[in-house]
Amino acid sequence: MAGIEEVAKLAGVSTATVSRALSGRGHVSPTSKAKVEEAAALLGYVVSSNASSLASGRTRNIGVVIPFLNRWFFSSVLEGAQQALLRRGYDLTLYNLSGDGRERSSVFEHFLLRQRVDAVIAVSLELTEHEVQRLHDLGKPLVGVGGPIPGVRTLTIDDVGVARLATEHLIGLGHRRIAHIGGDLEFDLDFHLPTNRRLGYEAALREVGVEPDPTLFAPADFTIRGGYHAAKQLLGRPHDRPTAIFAASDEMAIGSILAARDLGLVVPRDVSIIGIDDYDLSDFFGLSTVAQFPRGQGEQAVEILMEQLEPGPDAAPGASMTQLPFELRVRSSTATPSEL
Amino acid sequence: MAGIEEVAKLAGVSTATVSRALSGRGHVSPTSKAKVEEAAALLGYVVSSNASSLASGRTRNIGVVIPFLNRWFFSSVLEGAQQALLRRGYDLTLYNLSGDGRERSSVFEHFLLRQRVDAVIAVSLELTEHEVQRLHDLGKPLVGVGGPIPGVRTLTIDDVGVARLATEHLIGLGHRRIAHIGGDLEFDLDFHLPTNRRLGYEAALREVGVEPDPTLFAPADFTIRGGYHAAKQLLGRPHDRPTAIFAASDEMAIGSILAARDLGLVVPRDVSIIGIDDYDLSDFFGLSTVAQFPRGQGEQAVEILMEQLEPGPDAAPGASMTQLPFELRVRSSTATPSEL
DNA sequence: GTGAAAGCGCTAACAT
DNA sequence: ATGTTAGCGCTTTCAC
Repeated sequence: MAGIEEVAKLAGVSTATVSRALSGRGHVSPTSKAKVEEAAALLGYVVSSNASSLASGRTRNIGVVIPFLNRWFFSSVLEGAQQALLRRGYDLTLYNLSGDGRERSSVFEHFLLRQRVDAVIAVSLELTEHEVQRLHDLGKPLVGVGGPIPGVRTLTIDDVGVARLATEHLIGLGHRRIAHIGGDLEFDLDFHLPTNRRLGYEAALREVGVEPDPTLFAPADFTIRGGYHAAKQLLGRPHDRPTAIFAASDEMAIGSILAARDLGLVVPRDVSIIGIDDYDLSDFFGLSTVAQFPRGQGEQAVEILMEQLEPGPDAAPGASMTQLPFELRVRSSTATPSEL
Repeated sequence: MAGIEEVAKLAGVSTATVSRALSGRGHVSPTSKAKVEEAAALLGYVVSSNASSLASGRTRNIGVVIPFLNRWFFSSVLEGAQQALLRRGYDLTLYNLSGDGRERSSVFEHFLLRQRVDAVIAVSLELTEHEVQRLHDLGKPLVGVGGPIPGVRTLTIDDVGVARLATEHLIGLGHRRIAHIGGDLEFDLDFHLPTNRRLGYEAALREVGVEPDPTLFAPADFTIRGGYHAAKQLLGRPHDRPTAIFAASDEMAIGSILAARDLGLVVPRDVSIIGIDDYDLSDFFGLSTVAQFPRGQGEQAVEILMEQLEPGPDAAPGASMTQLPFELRVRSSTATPSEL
């Protein structure tokens, strides 16, 4: 490995100039800059991130703490963040907390404190005050995606609004007996999304004078399998079968489509189904849904951090809670109820 | 942030002893060790990874280069590697190459060279000789998962054997007209798995005197959607419909199940279907499959690297190509053909 | 077993 | 715009 000194010698300048030319900080004449770049390329020189970090206090590395890797939302956020970081020359260090609680505490008590990251992105994680404090004390910016973290800038869709939109779509088609498959309590612990989506659903119903029927609510775990079982219960009842199901995620909605098929029901003739996400398979199943854009959320989280780490001239302050885009996508799983 | 000096002062020893006590390298009396640990805990001291890396040349960080994040196999490998690393106090820096080719070259020409990682795990990536050479020159150990990299220790299942086993299961049930959904050419570029699985399928057929029928092969892209379309072609033919399908992945097999249903065929009465992987939804769909264990592959990759980075007393050399476990799991998607 | 001190390879004052 | 130089916070000889 060539060092900065060799580059300096070859370029005929001092190490300071090499550092400045390569990092873009401080003024360097175009001539020396060109010479330095040529010398660096010739020698295959790459700054040692450790030496640079130690001297400058900046690591050009962002930590991402995330509870799952194998779920669409999470891997999409991660992908978006990774791509945005790579573009800016940043590394991404991953902390996946899918194991037990010990992992979580060791990450916060140990890993994040060893000065390896400049900032942290927490995905769908409700951090404790203590955890937030630790990072704050270190002066590490923190941004959340998908979960409200008190006192921290967080990116999240308007779950109430999204759910309301989905439900209103069904109502607009003429449905009134609309069931809801939401999250079970366990899921509500770490991010209140299930509760919020249920609230949006209920609000939309009340707006048209329908009192939400608690027997039309079924909890599940956000998977296809969970949605399948929940929908079987909802659709299997001999009387008063709902004419539509609003599932809080596309995976549960797809489970519902499969359950309907197994019960001999035709979607959307016998039952309309809508979800939230627009994930991989939604289009394949013709599922109507409200799309959200987790890749973009990951990218945006990076942009927010970059503004704080490397403030540009156009430093906009930014609210502490940003609303993200979502979009109704009507496909073939929703239609007017056939009784009408 | 407390520094090593403060810990030394509080413990009444020198910084050298603190370093030795905390890192476990070199001999320290139990007494001083205890004192150091107590002082460190009291001050909330955590070694600065940059200073430590710069001085020692070790980063305690592993780079993982991976082409996808949103697919079962890849996220599982990543999860396994992450967990194994966390346990050992290592960080994991992620390089996801899902974007275009520019990302790939910048990762290899830049990111991996800045001394941020001690070693690299390459998942399902066929590295060029040049890329391997770069890492080798830096003295960075490299291990592959899921793709054969010339000259590099690689973990991979015996794709030929797995495919043979799946096919033999169908043959054992009495099937002879067995179709195969494999990878298309594009997929074969980066890892020869599709070709190998096809070879295993053909070998199993020939063993019982059946010449593989090229019209019973359909290429797809390893997704549910792709498997669905491929299976429709295979099962839609009016004459000589295959009595069984062997898909090179569970996702394609599940697509086949859905296609069969849409054609009015009952699985396994009218057609048996088997896949490879045993992924998330396979059990839900009652899919017979040959399970592989990507989490374990990620963990094992870490173990191999650890042996090289921190050789223990029981340093086993290890072959340059390790065979991994796989296992037939018979569920309800395979049965004897009904003609018999 | 322990301490003193010389770096690890850069960056950022400060000086010019 | 560029050079000089003192650290960044730790690890590791080397000497005791």
